[in-house]
Amino acid sequence: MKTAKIESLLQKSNVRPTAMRILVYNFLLENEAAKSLTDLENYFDKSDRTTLYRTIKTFEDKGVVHQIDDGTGTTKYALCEQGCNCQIETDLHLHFYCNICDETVCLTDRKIPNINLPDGYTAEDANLVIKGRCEKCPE
Amino acid sequence: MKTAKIESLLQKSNVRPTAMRILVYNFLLENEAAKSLTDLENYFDKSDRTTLYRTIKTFEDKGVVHQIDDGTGTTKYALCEQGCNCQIETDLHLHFYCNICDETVCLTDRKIPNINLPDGYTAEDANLVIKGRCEKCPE
DNA sequence: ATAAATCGTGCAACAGAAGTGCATTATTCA
DNA sequence: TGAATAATGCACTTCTGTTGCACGATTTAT
Repeated sequence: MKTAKIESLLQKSNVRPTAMRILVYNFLLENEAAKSLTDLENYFDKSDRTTLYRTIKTFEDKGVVHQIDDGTGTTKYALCEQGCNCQIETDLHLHFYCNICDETVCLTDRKIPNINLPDGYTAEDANLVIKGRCEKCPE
Repeated sequence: MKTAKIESLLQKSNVRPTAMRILVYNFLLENEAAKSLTDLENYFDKSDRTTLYRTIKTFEDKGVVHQIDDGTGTTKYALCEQGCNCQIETDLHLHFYCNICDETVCLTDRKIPNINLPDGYTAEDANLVIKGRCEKCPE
């Protein structure tokens, strides 16, 4: 994607498009799998950890990326779909973690099914992670 | 529950019932909510962190407790039901995290629904956490 | 019953991820 | 241009999880 395009996308989300932010956005865009802060740190080894940390925090606050807790212990991030509203419960898609290649992907078209909770319980949010073998890791 | 009863339960799981282990088991038994290592550490402030860590690891290896990743970033543990086999996919129940009281409970009778994955994906494990308001935290 | 082997416990130290404070640099706006 | 605001980089801290090693307790074999 062209830099100018990313710039305007960031601006639309009220994120000032600095050089670093455009690079990070592009990195997330080019990778199907969700990336952790450490992944970013390793890739952008010239940049500071804190900058990357705050970049991703800003993205998250402004709805550019969403957090993924895939059970590995390290939080990962993936770009939100255009028009996605990750806060809305009905938009909650599930995530798939591959035990073989250690990558996590969004299955944006698979929503978390409705769960019938016991009396007195109210659902506000949900997180579903399926672990197994992904399409890229044949047996 | 009587100490003798806990002793025999531990022995049945091939865990030698030391004083510490019986205390930890009892603590988990008396608390409906799942507990973290830090919770144990705070409660048993005379005991060492490592001992508690290894106690819970032993329990986990022997199928006495199961791990819960509730998305808070800290792993919690809860006693397995009698006869529960947490490894078996069909036995996977869901967990509920209360945003108000910050406690996590097993909803053992609610199983994770079957998910239809895209072609090429194989499920081996799953984790579903619902977040919201629990029965003890009325509005 | 005693010695050898094994297991449990406690201390110290480490690793990785996440987060904060502060100074410096860059950018925007009046 | 200059003041205000935002972004970046460095150092440091905290929290959770984990390992190595030594000592003490318990079990097992003789």
